[in-house]
Amino acid sequence: MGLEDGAKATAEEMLRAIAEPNRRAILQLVATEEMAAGEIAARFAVTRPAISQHLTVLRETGLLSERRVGTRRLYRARPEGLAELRAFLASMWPDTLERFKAHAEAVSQAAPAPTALKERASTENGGD
Amino acid sequence: MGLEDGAKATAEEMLRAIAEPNRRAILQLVATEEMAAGEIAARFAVTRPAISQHLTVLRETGLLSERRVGTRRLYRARPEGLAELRAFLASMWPDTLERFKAHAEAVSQAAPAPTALKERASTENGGD
DNA sequence: CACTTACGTAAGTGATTGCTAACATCTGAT
DNA sequence: ATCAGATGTTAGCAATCACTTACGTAAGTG
Repeated sequence: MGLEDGAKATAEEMLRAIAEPNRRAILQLVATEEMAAGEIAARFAVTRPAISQHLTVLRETGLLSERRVGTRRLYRARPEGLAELRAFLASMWPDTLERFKAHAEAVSQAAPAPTALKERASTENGGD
Repeated sequence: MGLEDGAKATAEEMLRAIAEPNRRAILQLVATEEMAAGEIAARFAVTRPAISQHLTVLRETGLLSERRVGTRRLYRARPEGLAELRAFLASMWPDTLERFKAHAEAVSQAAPAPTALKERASTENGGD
């Protein structure tokens, strides 16, 4: 109805996918080892079809890979998808923290020591 | 309603917040400098109340900070919230995935795993 | 072939979401 | 106090979501 989205929104689908608690739990469950759909569903309170739909969502967003063996379908987290997601977040906010610190320095030069800039390692982790 | 710098928002709320395209756009808009609510709304196709609600969501999740001056409310992205979100993602998927990826590439030929990766042999599988 | 196992798919439902329009609140100036 | 500007808040609605039940599909076994 409104304007068009413009973005194909692969990143958006990923974000919406991991915004679901059950889907995040699934991702963690198959993070290091592949697991059959039924076995995954057995560890949740919801029914198997619900898990199946979650698996479909995760697979279509590239966060999960599927492998068929016999009548089973083995799922496993796809590191590439997760890396893509983190890359998107990193590109969205390149170094906002650093810029904020620079800005804070600029406006706080009213009272504190004017001795250059001081290290501010007490903030939250700045890694990654 | 008291609202100070108290990030009591869960990671899920943050994820759901940034899953919204308009909210992500707002975050990018006020990433480096603060902006009034009306001015933010003026850059979107939706109405001001809609933007106001988005601002409330972002503020309550700790992704945005508010500052009142006169009749205006100036918003700005909160780097601490963004860092918290990225820290959550990092903790959710440790480097295990990257190591697994490298491992998968290594064994994609034929070489067996140097480390025992098979431990959870719940259902029988033709370990081929 | 029938029968079972394992899984996806379709249809329907209650809850949530994002939006708009109208109303309320707060601030500063006349 | 009265007015005007800027913003938050409420009520209501269409769309989406996550879930369940029932059915369909595919692979293995007798």
